[in-house]
Amino acid sequence: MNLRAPVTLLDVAQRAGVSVATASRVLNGGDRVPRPELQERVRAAADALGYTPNAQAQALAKSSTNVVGILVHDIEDPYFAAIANGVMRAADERNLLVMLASTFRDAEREIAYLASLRAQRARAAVMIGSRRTDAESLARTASEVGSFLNSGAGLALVSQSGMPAHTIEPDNRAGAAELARSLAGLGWRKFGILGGPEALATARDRRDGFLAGLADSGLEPVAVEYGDFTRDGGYAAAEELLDRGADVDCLFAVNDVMAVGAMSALRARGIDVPGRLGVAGFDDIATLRDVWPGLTTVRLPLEQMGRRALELAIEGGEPSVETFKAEVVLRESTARA
Amino acid sequence: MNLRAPVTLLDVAQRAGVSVATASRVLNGGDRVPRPELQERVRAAADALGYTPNAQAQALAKSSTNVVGILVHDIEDPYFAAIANGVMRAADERNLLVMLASTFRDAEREIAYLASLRAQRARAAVMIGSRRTDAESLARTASEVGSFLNSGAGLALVSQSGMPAHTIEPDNRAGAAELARSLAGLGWRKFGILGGPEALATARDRRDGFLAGLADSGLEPVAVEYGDFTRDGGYAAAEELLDRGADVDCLFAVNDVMAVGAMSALRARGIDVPGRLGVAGFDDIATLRDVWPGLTTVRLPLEQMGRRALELAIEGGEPSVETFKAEVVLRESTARA
DNA sequence: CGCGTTTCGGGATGGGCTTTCCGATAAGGT
DNA sequence: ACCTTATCGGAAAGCCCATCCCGAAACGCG
Repeated sequence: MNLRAPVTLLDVAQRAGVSVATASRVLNGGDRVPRPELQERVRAAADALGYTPNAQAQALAKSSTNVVGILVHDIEDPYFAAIANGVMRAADERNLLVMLASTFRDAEREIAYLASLRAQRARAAVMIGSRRTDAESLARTASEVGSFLNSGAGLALVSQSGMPAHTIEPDNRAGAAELARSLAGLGWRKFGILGGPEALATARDRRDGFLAGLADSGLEPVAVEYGDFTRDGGYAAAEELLDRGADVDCLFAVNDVMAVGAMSALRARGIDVPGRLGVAGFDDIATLRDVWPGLTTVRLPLEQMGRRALELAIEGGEPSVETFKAEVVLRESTARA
Repeated sequence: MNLRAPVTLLDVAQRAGVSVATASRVLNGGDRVPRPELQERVRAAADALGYTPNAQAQALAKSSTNVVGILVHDIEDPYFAAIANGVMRAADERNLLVMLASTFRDAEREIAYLASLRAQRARAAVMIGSRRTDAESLARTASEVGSFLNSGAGLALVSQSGMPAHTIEPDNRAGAAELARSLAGLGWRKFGILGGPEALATARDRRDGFLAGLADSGLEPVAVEYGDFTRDGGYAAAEELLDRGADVDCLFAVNDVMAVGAMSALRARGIDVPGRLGVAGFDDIATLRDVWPGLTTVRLPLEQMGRRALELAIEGGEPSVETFKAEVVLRESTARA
């Protein structure tokens, strides 16, 4: 109502005829609660004046905030969006404010952002996304992670290990292995694998798990092709593999978006799925539930993982590792005639 | 390195043998720059100690922050993710930190969150998503918006009007009208419309635009069915419409996710698209690029819109309205045999 | 060589709030 | 009725930093 008048606690206190101490006690409901009558007066004054506490000042005074950070590679990627959503829901329940940043897969940005969070005295942070195994940036990240934890803030990582912080790990190997066995059980035999960047642990684990699952069934892949961890990466890898004339009957892409890209590549060439080629992915992204044929995949409880990550990050304590089970979901894209 | 030692600017100053004033001047590069030698010393001291400025204190001291807020209905919805992404990129370029919240379509949450941003003394905020026309919550939101602006922060709205703030408005009516004419041009005649909640301006505008476009072609819709603005809403509305036995040959859903839901409903009933029924959506969500048949839709420059929203929000100034043109994209889902 | 002027470092203040510590008052005990 | 305890409000000391302002030193010029 009043133009640009920063109402302070002092204003409220004066209007209510009490000291700032009392006003503060009333409004933040802290340790000691003043007499009801005073509470009344203070509260009345507060909203008569339209008082809004200055969160910065509060944070400074009690040297702690209610801000938590989330780092994702790319918020447009539904995989990250799903996990971030879980984190945000959990944060909302705890009345925490969320700072979110897309690192655009840039390690420098990631580090810089973590530093910003430290500067903000964030209470905790959740880092989502597969760690690249580039030794140098790994070391620098580890260092910043160290500083972050040292500052007293909590930290949890999703899908990345090797850092001295809480870790949420989807069971990529087991899930992929299970998928391989399921597909073999359906009768598929000649597998092509569309792998992600070798530097991404997640991509590697899923590939390795799949290989292990195939081995369990006495099989080995006909071809392996690598591409970006994205839709376009999947598209390109599938084309590449086809161009090489690989004799495959089923494709496994290490994540859903790649799988969907691959399906588009196949469609562009008039290759029927699953008639001539089966396709499977990993993650069970909700947004892709409606692609046709329905994508066989491995379901991860993404939102759950996000929730849990926040919990762990806030709790603090000794670094722990929690593994989330993955579950094979068979759909039309690998149905046998 | 040192455990839990909050190193302050004073520490740095002392170690460097200068005053805090000097240290501050060196480290934030402000107006006056101290002599090179001192700069050297200060900087050395700073990173020897692993100094991180306390953003809260800085904010308090200069009473301004580098935090901006984003409010979306649901970050998992790729529509919001795309716009938010644009905002975040623009923020990143300006070295601004982003606080993001999903309101889960709850007006109360939205208001509360806006208040939090105010408490944080956020420099600006971007609200994304269609305003509901419920008079009461509208009024309360307007009030909070007023307070927010009054606090000196900038604000921009995407896809919502009626607030005294900068507004980014996709040209829903024109786009939908154009789509209707295009579809009519292709030979479709008996249209069914899958509308969103009547309270959502965006949904209404698109429906009305489509109606207008049809009228231009001397047509009117055979049936109109309403559902949630979500995938499931589209699915349900399509089923409903079909159950009513409406004699349609083409479905227009007021957004892509609804359209995709509708396509799934059709598929479940063995209705061929576009053989027996054409389907069109709105937004041109990137993640849905790979659904098959490719979805005819109206493209919105979502990332652009997000970017621009942030710019406007930061610039401040008199409320303005910017309209972004929408562009019809014809794909296989409405191809005529 | 003296004066005015500019440059530059430091002391001190303030920004808004929380919290410790004190003193005062009311309640309780004998 | 007096002393002990608990109760409760207020004054003030921070929290960490930016910045205003002052004084001193360096510089320029006549």
